[in-house]
This record gives sequence, structure tokens and C-alpha cells, in this order.
Amino acid sequence: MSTKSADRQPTLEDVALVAGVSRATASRVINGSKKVNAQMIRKVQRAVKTTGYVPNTAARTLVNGKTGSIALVLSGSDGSAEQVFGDPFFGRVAGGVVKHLSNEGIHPSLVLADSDEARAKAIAYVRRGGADGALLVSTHADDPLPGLFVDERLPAVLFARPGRPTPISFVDLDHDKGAALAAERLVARGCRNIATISGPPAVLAAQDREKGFRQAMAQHGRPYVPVAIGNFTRESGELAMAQLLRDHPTLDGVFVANDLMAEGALQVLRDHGRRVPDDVAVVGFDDSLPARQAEPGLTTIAQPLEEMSAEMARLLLARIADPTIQPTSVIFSPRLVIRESA
Amino acid sequence: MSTKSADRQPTLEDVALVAGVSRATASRVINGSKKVNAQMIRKVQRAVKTTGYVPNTAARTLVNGKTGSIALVLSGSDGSAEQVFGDPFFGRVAGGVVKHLSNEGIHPSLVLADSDEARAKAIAYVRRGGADGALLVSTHADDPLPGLFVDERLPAVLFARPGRPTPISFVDLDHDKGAALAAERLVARGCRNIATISGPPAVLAAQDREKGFRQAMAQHGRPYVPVAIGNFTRESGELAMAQLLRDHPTLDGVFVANDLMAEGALQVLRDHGRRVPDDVAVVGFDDSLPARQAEPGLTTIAQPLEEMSAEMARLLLARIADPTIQPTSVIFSPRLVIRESA
DNA sequence: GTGAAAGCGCTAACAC
DNA sequence: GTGTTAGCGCTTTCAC
Repeated sequence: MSTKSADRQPTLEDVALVAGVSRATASRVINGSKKVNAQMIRKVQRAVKTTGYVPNTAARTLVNGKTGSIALVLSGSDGSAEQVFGDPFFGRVAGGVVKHLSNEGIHPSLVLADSDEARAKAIAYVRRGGADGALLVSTHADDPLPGLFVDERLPAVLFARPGRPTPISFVDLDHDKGAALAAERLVARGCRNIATISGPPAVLAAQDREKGFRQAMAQHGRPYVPVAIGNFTRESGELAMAQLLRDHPTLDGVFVANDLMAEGALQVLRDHGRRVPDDVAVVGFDDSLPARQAEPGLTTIAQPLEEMSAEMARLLLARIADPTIQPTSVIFSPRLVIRESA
Repeated sequence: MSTKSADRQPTLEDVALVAGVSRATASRVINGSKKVNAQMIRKVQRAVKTTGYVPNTAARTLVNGKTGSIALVLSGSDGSAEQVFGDPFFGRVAGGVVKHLSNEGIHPSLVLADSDEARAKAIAYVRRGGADGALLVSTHADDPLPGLFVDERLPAVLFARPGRPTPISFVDLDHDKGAALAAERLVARGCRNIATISGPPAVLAAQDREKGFRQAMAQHGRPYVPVAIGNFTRESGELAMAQLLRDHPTLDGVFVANDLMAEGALQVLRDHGRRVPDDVAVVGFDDSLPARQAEPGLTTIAQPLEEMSAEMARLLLARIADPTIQPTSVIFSPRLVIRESA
């Protein structure tokens, strides 16, 4: 199919030779400089085609100091690396990022930072020119990674606000509002005894959702909201639901802080013979793919994860292009998705 | 925290200066050359520490022609890029690859190749030095990408055997054996009327599973196996199961070519009042995470995806290190995982 | 064992 | 407009 003469990749020198111009002119044409004679442009373009020339990234990077690539850093607390992609939340975020950057011709490199050592290596990776900057997806409030990037003055943008006040850009969801949406739905349904299954306290989003839910409930004259704590896994949702059912048998509505736990809750309710939503109404959070197919369909709070991911990428690209711009944050609004469960 | 003097990254020159040696010696120490005086080693190491030196990847790449990074190319047929990570199969493969390579200090870049244009760009990406080689995860038998990589003499390894005979390394599962395992289970349970829900004909794995299932059934004296065709999504599994139930009401056992479809099948069976496994036994394929939590627990054929991914990475690394080695294939064995559904 | 110097392929002044 | 040239930071002969 392809008929390369030499075995090495053609260089700019080869192109210039074939086109009968200087390397500089060839370079100008290839980089779309305005100030080139139309005829030479054609000559060079033809030469590029015949030689099959592709500019060498390393050489470019070396001279202009930009790699043109970015890192997608997944910073988990434990070593649960494999499951990251199994998690529908990470899956959607990663997918959104990859999709958006593909359009820009950028292929993010995946970096797992699930230990102090891995975090140090992630920093070194960017420093040595592995990427111009990083997209940080970490949920733990005490994750030291954002601080490390700021300390090193490396461009980075977070998904979810940082645990400590840190001069860094981020995108986030208005979790309070999402929780309020859930509260209103449950109250409007006529639920009298409403509880919540919360996420791990170390995760800011979980804190926000629980706090927001309590506030909204208080505004509806319900100052007391029983809570069971899970860790965002399906199993923990089962456990929490079982506990709630034991401690509060008259329960008739529950807000679960993510869909995975909600699935577990749904199953426990079914096992205990409670009909959903007639006996107990359930509202989840995320609008994850599996949740859409749950039985019964899960009423939930949707986050525009793909949009958020795209915006995160945009913020980083802007920061890389102009290192002087100030940190900004973009907060997205959640949306109530009504299905059968509430 | 960090107290960098200049704002630019320290270079080898800086290290050499601080250590009081030449660049060459500093380079030798940093690259672990044997032939260096122990004392200079110490001096250089100290200088590295005080300067906070990190070798520049682009410069290294430029001189030795290796980027030290690899591409993970996901080659879908349609433009369904975002869902890639939502799919538990891709999720596990991607996770396995990332996990394995992280240990080697390599962070794969994710490349979506879901159109002819995207495929051409993927090739160009590797050619320009974006990566030393590619891990190709594509399931469609007619995917042109493997051929393109071979034509360009770019190192690549496939997940799943190529559709056309192609001189390229790959890892794969013994799908025949997996299907036979399923057949035996169903027969051993005493099922009399056994059907199968197959995957898309364009996917080799789907072909293999159906063919293998028929063969195994024939060996058990069951030459006739009704089939309904799905496309590996949950919805298509529902449709296929409904059709099977309509056309073969006496059905009492079904082999479903992947877990996602099996989930859909399970739900349709429940909706139709068929008890699983008493009325209809179901065997899936994949042992995906969601399937493990299905209700009832899904009996399925497990693939060691993480091991397969790791082996795929190993093969590529070996090929990059020595371009002369011949293509090899590594076939993994599936395993029957018994839960409640069969 | 150690240093000097030549490039790897490219871009960007700088002259013309 | 176009060509010449000096590096970008590193590894690696090649002398010493």
C-alpha cells in the first residue's frame, strides 16, 4: 500500500529537498504561516504528500516547550485502580474528556495516582514534559494532589472543588441544589418519614448532598432526617438501606447520595417486600447508565458530566495557552429525572 | 514547599554545573551507567536532588527515537465514543492496561478511532512520535486499523484476533471453550429446549461463541439450537429474549453471548413470570461487575480480561524493544462461574 | 573513567 | 518572501 523509500520517517529536510526550498520555508508552509508565496506553498504541500512527511513531536516540543498533550489523573485514595473504569461515574467523566479532546487532536494520557508514590510520579511525569498540564479527578477532600500541582506551578484543573482553599480552577456541580430537588420531590409525593443514605464523609460531594438535603428538608418543616452512611458502592447501599429499615420501619421516602447505592437500596426494599414507590419512594443521584435500566426505573438527580468534563478540558487548555489567567470555577446545575421510583 | 530558584525546569547542564562534572558524566549517572566513579555518582545524585532535576522527555526522545509511551486505541465502528467507558468490557480492558503499564511507569494515551478520519489520525499520531506503538482494542471483524498499522510497520498488538489473516500479535480468549462450558452446564442441569442469544455477526467473538455453542450442543445430541441476534446491549438482550419466548414458549435454557444482554434477558423473563433458573436457566458471558450483582446472580463465563490486557501490553513492549520478533498469539482459557441463574 | 563535541528534527530570530 | 543559523536538552561516539 504505502511505498516508503527509506525505513526512517521522512524529516523536514527531506521535504525541503524534494520541494526545492529551505527547511525554514517548508516549516512555514507546514505551520500555516501567512507570508509565503502561493507557488511555494503548493510545492511544499506536494513534497509533503510524496514523502509522507509527519512532523516529529519531540523535536517540536523541544523547541517550543509545549508537548501538546495533557494528563488525565485519576486520584483515588486506595489502590482500586482497575475498578476506576468500572465505576459509571469515572467512566462518564473519562469518556467526556477523551471525546472532547479528541476533537482538538489531543489524546490524554491516563495517570493513576492512588498512592503517595504514584502522586509524586504523576507530578514528575508532567514536569519532565509528559504533558502540558493535568486534569485532576479526585473526590477525596483531603487529596494532596491539587496542592502539589499548585506548589509546582503546573497547570491543572480539578473536577470538584478542592478540599482546602487552593488557587486552582475547577468545575463542579451545585450539589445543594440537587439535594433540594430530591427533597422537594419526596415531600411533594407526600412522604412523611424521610431518611437519607449518605456517601463517605471524606468526599465533599457526599457532604454537600447530605447538608443540602437537610437544609431543604428543614425548609419544609422537617428538621429531623435519619441518615445511614455508605461509601458509594452498591453493597454499602444495601447495608445502609437494611439498617434504615431496621431503625425506622415506618420509613416511606429515602434520598440516596448516588445511583450505585440506590440500586442496592432498591434491591433490599424488594427483598423486604416493600413496594417502590408506593411503600417507599427512592431518589438517587447521578443518572448513571445502569440506573436508567434499574427495575423500577430510578428517579434521580442528573449531572451533566460530559459537559462538565468538556469545560474542565477547556479551562485547562486556556490556562496552558495563557499561564497568567486567574483560577476560575464553573458550577453546573443538576436536573431532576423522574422515573418510577419516586 | 518547593523552593525553585529559576522558573524554568533545571537541565542536565545545571546538574553538571552544581556537581562539578561534565554533562556527559551527569548523563551517565542518571542513566545508571556502570562505568562511573563512585564518588562522582554521589556528587551527581546530590546535585540532582538539590536542583530538583527531572530529565526532559522530548530531548531524550529526539536523540534515541523512543517516546517511552504507548497508545491505547479504541476502535469502535460508530461514533459512540462516550459510552466506551460505560461498557464494562472496555472498562475492564482499559483498567487492566492502565494498571499494568503504570507499574512500568508508562501512561498510555487514549485514542478514539471511531471513523476513517479518526483512524488516519491515530496512525499519524503514532508516526509523529506520539507513541512507540499501539494497543488496539477493536472487536469488529472488518476493522481496517490492524492492517493499517501493519502496512506502516508500526508496532501494534490486538485484543482479539484480526478479522483477516494479518501478521500481527494478539491476545484472545478461547471462545469455543467458553461456549462449550455454557452448553455443558445447561445440558447437565437437564434443560431440554435450549436456545442462544448471539452477539452482532460482525464481531468475531460473537461468531465464535455461537459456533462453539452449536458444536458443543451437537456433541450432546442437540443438533438444533434456535438463535436470536442482539448487539451486546442490554436493550437488544431484552428484545431477543422476548422474541425467543414468543417463538419457543417451551424454552427452558438459554446461553446469552454477553452479560449485558443477559441482564436484559433476565428482566424479560421476570416480566413474563418465568422463574430463573427453575423455568428457564440462563448462562451469560463476561463475568462483568454489574452481572455479579444481578438478581438472581448470573451464572456466566469469566474471561481473565485484566490478565489478557497485561499480556497484550507485555507483547507490545517486547515488540518495541525488538522490532524483529515474530508475531505471536496468546489464547486464554475461560472459566465457568456458577451463581443462581443456571 | 571522564570530557568535548556532534547531532536528533524542528522553530524562530535574524539577515538578505 | 526566503534562506541561514542558532539553539531547545539530551545521549553518545570519540579522544584523552
